[in-house]
Amino acid sequence: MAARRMSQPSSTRTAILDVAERLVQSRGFHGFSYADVASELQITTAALHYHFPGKAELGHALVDRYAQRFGEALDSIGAMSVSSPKKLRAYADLYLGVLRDGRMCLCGMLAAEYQTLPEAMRKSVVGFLDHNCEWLADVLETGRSEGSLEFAGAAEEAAQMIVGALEGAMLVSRPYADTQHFEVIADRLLGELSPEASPARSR
Amino acid sequence: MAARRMSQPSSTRTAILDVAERLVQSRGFHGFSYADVASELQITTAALHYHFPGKAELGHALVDRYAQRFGEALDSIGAMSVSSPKKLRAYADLYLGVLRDGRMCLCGMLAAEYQTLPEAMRKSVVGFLDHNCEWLADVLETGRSEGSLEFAGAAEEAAQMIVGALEGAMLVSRPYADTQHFEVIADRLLGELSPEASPARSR
DNA sequence: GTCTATAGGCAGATAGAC
DNA sequence: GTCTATCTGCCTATAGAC
Repeated sequence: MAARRMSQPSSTRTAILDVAERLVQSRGFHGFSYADVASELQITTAALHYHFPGKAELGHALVDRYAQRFGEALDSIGAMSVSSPKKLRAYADLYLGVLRDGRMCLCGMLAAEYQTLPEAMRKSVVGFLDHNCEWLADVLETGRSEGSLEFAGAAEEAAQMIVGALEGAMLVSRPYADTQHFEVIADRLLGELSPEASPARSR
Repeated sequence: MAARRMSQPSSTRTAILDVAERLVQSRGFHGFSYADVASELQITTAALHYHFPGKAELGHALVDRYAQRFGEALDSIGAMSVSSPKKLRAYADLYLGVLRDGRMCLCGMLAAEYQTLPEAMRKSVVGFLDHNCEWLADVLETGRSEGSLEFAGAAEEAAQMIVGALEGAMLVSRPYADTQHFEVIADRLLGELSPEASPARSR
């Protein structure tokens, strides 16, 4: 938190990112406008253009900040001295927290809109997915070698499945406005990886 | 096919639906315009409005046709005299076919845009998901009672996971423009349900 | 940094001729 | 059924004052 003095990210800039982030996560990148953000912050769209020259730049800043935050959360979970299954659970809970806010994962949403995204944003979305898979593969591999996790084949492939399944679980849960839908899927998914716990709902 | 004489769906109407469907599946409901469809068919947007009063009506017709087609495909798979695991594989191959076309599942795409969708479309999207889950739950339950499938808990929950995981697999695969990504996930997912086949890639 | 004012474009939609 | 012409509104973006 001491790193806050240099390159002060002006509170307006941060406020813009916060509002825009929520709007993208709930309505999509093409589902919100500068006017939406501006009116919510009670400023004009011209002020927005001062902070972000165009929507593409705003979008890029959005993904990068999100990916960085998510990365920090992963580091934090990785540093915890708990079992690998518990780390997976903490990972799924990151998604759950987003969903409870009525949001989709930012990068999951952008993955849906991928074909219409500015090039810079595309790269960052892929980077986010890759990073998640790498982190998961590492946890999975460690868990397997310790005997706390059980799965067949390459850890990278299992990691891909988890990312896909959790993103998909969020996707199909939102129409039901009901986190239970997501929780059921996450529990099943994680339960299948843990040899000990058959009563998956043990948390 | 004999039912084609009554309520003739004019070839233009069908052509509009075909183009619009592809555009929604690749760009999203808010990622295409009447002008896009019109120019591709070399007609004017006014002609489109003759067939579909507004974008909401076009969208609704789109989902309903898609859901009906998908439903027919499910009926067709259900009527096949093959094992339950093979039916699941055929189900996953429906998704794969869509993905090979560079598309997202129409209703998966619309699930992402759910919050900005006209009410009528929302209902149909949920109906699509529900129908898929019911069909899958039936196949799963049958397979389990026959001993060809193995899974814990309620079939309805396992079905939810499969739908979510497959939709999510499509979602995260598209940025990689690579169906392998999807296939790996689908193979793992289905492999875990089949007690006999550990070499999941056996098709 | 934020404003007013405005440009320029594209969106969905309608009227009325053919 | 399809067209031309047109409307209104919203969108991203810019110029220039404060």
